[in-house]
Amino acid sequence: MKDVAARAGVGLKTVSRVVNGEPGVTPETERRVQEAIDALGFRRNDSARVLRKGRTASIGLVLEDLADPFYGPLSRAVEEVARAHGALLINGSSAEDPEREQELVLALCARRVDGLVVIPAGDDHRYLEPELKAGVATVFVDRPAGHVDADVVLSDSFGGARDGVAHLIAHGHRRIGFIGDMPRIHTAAERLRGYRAAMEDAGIPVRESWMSLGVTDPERVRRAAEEMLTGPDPVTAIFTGNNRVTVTVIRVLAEHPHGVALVGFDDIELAELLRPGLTVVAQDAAALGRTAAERLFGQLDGDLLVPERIELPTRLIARGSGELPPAP
Amino acid sequence: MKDVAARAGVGLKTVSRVVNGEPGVTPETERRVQEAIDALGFRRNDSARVLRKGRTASIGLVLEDLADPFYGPLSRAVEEVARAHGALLINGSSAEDPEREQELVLALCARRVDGLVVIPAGDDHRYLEPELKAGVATVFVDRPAGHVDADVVLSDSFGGARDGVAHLIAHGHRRIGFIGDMPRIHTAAERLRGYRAAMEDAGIPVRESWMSLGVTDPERVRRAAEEMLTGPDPVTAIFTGNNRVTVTVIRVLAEHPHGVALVGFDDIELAELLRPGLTVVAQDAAALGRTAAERLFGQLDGDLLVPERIELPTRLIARGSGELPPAP
DNA sequence: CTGAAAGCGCTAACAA
DNA sequence: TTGTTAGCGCTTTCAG
Repeated sequence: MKDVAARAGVGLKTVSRVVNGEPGVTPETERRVQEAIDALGFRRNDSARVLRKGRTASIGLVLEDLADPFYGPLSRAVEEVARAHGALLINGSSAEDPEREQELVLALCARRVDGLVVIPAGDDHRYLEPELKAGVATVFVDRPAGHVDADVVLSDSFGGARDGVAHLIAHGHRRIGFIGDMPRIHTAAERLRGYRAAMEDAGIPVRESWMSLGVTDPERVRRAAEEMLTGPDPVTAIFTGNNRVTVTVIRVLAEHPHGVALVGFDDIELAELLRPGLTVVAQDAAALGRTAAERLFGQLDGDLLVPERIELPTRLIARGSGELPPAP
Repeated sequence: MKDVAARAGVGLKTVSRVVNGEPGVTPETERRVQEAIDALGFRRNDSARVLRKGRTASIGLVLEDLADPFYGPLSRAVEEVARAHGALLINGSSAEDPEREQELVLALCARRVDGLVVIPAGDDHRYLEPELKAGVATVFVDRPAGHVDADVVLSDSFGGARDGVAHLIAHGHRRIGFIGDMPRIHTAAERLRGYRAAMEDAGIPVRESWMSLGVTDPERVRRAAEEMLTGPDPVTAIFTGNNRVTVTVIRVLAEHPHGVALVGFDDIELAELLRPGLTVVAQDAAALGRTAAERLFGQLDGDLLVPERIELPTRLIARGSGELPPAP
């Protein structure tokens, strides 16, 4: 910038004015400055600008895994809102590791992002307190924060799971299995609670062997499904707790001789073309991201100062697999 | 930091040393400084650090759409490599709009990212020349850059498409349709070229009505597929140019009475459970991202100074839809 | 309308 | 081992 000023034969501030489109510069002067800018290939250094102005016009998004088809659309939705507010998006995957989550969040804070959208991996976010006090806008999505008072945007995991399981019960099932993610994950616990509630509402006692929570890698899920299908009191239907689990269970059921009913949490592309079509409890990942990001910028604009908990509804989509009658 | 120094009763530089884990500080002093840091909830301002050091330890990734299942894994792979090098990832979606791509890239440069991974939307990247000269490491992925000399990492679109179409020909098809993305997109053009090459190798003259290039929104693709299937000289097989097109064509074929063969570029989750299973030419999105990111950090480390063009192989996976015989 | 000077928070270079 | 000084590139303030 100094070089530009020298070359154009003007003061530093004048260049700054031109670069930022501020008023108060003669067209003639502006032309000279612009010429120097082009000649020198100058581009403003935003780091310096940030240092001076305080705001970085960037927000951070910490999620579990960018490669998961659930988070892609969520991330894109956050990005679109950020873009509308002139901000860039920095994102990182926690890989469901609380330490890595904290590391990422703090790295983002060190860069002075204006705000943070976090899908928590851990369940204690007191490490964020200094940042919150320092004014970093923060919204938690998909799962609530632990031990801090902040905005949260969730899907109705409990209600969704309850409806899904009730749907299976309505189609005659009584021996229904539940396979979900690790119990420390809020959504997994809530969905299990929904399962229990639906069973209880129908007066069906639940067997321990019908429930399986744990990591969602294919081997574990496959084993869990097979045990439910072949053990004593074999299930005639399965409710799966998220898209990763659902995909694996679909594969297991494809190899299984009897028509086992299935309802999955989260929608899956091409679900309608499977045989049978996959019945799901769908949540709107994009809406989750959009809502969270809008709250975030609300905070930044000075409105929305009281932390709120927003719960988005889920939608049951019947496509066949959830309407299969119990096998004899 | 000044405050911390004051509170700990030490000089500024000593605090800097503690914060950065530099040697040359008495344990006792370090303890006092650490105490002050905790008490004040201090955290280093990386913007200032960047301003001083020149490097931001962040890289930018510009892609088409983070919500596309092809780009999620690619993005995650770039992130992992960045993480291994202690860098954060800023990413943005160009929505296949060259202007938006440029806008994003320049915004990233203004923030002085150390490097850039770009999946080009436009075909002229001369706007990047000043940045390249200024030392911003850059790697293009999935499509080559226009009019600038830089690293490129690609899949073998031409060879993959040629193999896929040859596969259909080997199964007896002669009237084969091609539906792809806009012709200005390099991968789309290359895949069309592969299609033509396979047809020519087999001595099959190609009809104009068998080829359709354009936006990949479902309506356009659906119309294109239906025209090929019902027009004069109806096709008995279709080759689709990317995952978005494939998904729509699968839906169209599901409604179609005759068994039309299909081979798609890009793999799709659960493709093996469709009826028939989907035959694809798979490319490895994660490998694409990983390779690109590794080249990027190679540039930053001072090796790998000569721009190179790396082409990754594709793999044909036969699952049924591509082995269907021509309908009578 | 324009410019000089101060300073954002940090680190490099040097001095004590 | 520790502290002082200068300055990264920009914006703010205030004077011309």
